[in-house]
Amino acid sequence: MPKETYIPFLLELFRKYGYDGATLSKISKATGLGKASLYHHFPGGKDEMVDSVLDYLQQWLKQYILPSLRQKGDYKTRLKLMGDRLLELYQGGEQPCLFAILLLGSARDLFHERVKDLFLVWIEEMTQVFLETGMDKLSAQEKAEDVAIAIQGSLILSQALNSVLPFQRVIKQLSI
Amino acid sequence: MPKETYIPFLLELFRKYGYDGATLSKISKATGLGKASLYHHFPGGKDEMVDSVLDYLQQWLKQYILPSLRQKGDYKTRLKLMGDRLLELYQGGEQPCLFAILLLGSARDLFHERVKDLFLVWIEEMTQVFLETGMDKLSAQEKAEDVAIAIQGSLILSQALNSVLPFQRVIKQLSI
DNA sequence: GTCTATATTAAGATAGAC
DNA sequence: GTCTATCTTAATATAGAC
Repeated sequence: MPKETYIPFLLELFRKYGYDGATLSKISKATGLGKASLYHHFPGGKDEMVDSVLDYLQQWLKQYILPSLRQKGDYKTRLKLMGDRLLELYQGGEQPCLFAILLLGSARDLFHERVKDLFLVWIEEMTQVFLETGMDKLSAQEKAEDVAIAIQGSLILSQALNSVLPFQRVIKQLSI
Repeated sequence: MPKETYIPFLLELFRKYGYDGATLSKISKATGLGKASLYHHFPGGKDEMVDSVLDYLQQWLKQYILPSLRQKGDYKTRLKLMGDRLLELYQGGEQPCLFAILLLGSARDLFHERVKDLFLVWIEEMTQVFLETGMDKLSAQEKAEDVAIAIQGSLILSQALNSVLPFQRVIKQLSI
């Protein structure tokens, strides 16, 4: 099977166990591939697996998240569309954010630059949305950061409380 | 030396590397203790080390964070006092939150219950503050959760962007 | 309370057949 | 593209002397 087949499994495992916790044994069991086969698809080992998952998420961002912010309509409508996409991505708040996992884990240094860039692209796009409402540049950027903060924070709180309510409330309030 | 001596080192290491990444070798080097000595102080190994750090943070919460919310003054004054404490705890936004690290790492199941309780106590205390402004119960609780969300989210964003500005801005806005 | 030395296990990774 | 078998390293953990 082509290696793209295994990306969703890898995403699930890294989300569930983190970089260190997602061992090759777990990955082998989850994908049904032996360790040697995993190295055939990902010669760079786990690092390359994470990189491939980040490729996938980057693609997701460009294909689903950013376009939702470029739709016709006022800014609340567009944020609502983005919220719908984020509800999918995080399965309603059940799943944590892989970016946060990588930022807070032992492999931080390996992936920090990529994660930072993904945040910057996302925030820049939201900044444009707020700029079009007539805000000045700084306010628009802070507003965009506030959205990112609320989403990341609510995902953490949803994990902490074992409840999707914090995340879902934040998503709802995007369009209020 | 009594084992309390080593708690700050452990906190620093778990924050920096996460549960898996903070290996006994690193802990040994950072504390200056041999591995066997670490097991003398913490017979339960790393799990007990984390538990001891959580004891320390729970103590910190009860001794510094919660009392700041019970001071005289309006709610903004009290939130500002809490913000000052959080600036210390997270070193102005340089340091990530150990609770988030544990929630997103491989040892999630081991420590989830304790972390959840700490969040609940903190949020409950903030809810009381907002209740005293005349809010209804639900609004006060959501306001309290929003503060927790903003703090957690801004710590993530500060890590992502390698800038303390998101965290510091959130702390400032507590009293606005 | 700290050490040296060691046991045990599991991790990441590779060789080479099919 | 997948496998079995194996290598190497590093992790957690313990025994027993000082």
